[in-house]
Amino acid sequence: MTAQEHTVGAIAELTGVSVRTLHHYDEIGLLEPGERSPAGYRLYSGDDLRRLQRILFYRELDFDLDTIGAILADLARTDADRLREQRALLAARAERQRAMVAAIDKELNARKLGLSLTPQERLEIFGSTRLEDNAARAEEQWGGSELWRQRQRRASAYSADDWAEIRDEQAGIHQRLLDAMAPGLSRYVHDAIMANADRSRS
Amino acid sequence: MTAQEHTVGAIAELTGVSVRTLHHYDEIGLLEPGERSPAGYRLYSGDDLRRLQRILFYRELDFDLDTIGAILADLARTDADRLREQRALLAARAERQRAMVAAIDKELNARKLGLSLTPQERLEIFGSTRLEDNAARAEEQWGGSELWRQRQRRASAYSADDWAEIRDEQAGIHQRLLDAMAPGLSRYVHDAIMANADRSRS
DNA sequence: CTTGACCCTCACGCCGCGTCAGGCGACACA
DNA sequence: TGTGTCGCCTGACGCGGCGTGAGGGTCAAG
Repeated sequence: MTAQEHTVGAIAELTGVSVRTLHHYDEIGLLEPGERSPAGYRLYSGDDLRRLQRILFYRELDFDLDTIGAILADLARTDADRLREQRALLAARAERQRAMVAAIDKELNARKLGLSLTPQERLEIFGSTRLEDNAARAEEQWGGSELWRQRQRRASAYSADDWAEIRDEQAGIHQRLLDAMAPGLSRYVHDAIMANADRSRS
Repeated sequence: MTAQEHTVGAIAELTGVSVRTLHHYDEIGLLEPGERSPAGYRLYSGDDLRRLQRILFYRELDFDLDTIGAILADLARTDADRLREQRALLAARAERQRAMVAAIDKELNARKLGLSLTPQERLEIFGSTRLEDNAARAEEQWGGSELWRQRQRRASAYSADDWAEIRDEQAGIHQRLLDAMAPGLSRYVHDAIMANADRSRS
């Protein structure tokens, strides 16, 4: 007996994706059904289904479909390799979400104390990375500039002190941000930021 | 003295969003600058900036822009309500992912008992939790950044070919992954990993 | 032989911007 | 006073990952 074949609808129901999505994956060659019925119906094999599940896994991790295709096409990579990589990715995502939950908790807690977090603090919790990322963004835009080369020289010799310096620099950015929003406001926010920097440093 | 006004570029630099994004938010009425200069320049006030930060806060939590607009306009529902909702959502996701991690660990363990793993792989498994913890921490710092999302979600910046390149070099997969996510940071991550390894060894 | 559920292939629409293109405004320096 | 070099403006098109019809075949049950 041959392997079981399933129609789009069946696959859709099994996996929770839409029929349109399966059509789409077929169109872009990401998941082509092993067979077609005489009438042109897509018929997915068990292997196809397994492939779909791997696709969905990576999709959940926010990879774009092209990249997913590349990942799945990599024959060199063993199953164990893939599993370990998946584990790392998952763990990282879970950790990040845990951190966001924690941040929300912190905010809720603060509100309970009547000390509702300011937007500035929210930025610190959720967005400090974004600020640091300015540097990365800057690299793309100003990759050739003097300033950047200067930074890069520092970066190539990273020591703990260098990182502290960068962090302080970042705190400076925070300060400018605060000043922009309301000159002279909320010194305690600044303190909080510095305290956080200290904690990260240790 | 009047409240300070900032041009698009200033706001962009302060918050890390692109000028185009600010234009877009203006177009759709999500964030309209309080004023325009005689020449038509957008001038953002401190209030505008604060509104933008709230927008970014919710965007970080994956609300679509329409919804964010509604949230900001909704005076009745408190922020705390929404935060609690979002908290539940995030917690659920994180839980699901922890479960997946556990499942993968289980499978890896099974394989370890089998014969398929090389000595090096076994070493990786034993030492992996620490290492991946670091990767997770790194992603916690950088994962929320614009760049990350650009790389992960919006495809063209990081193509399938790039990925092929990465995967072709089998050593240091995690580091390369991180490098891909945030160029120039790998060194820091590497240092952190090595430092951690040293500590574990002693 | 009909009915209704399912399948097919176009093909346009949507979101959240990125990315030119073409042109004006502001300011520094000659 | 001209001349750069910025940064700002307004269109307008493009893209990824599909949703959502329209218009029409297919297949099993009644």
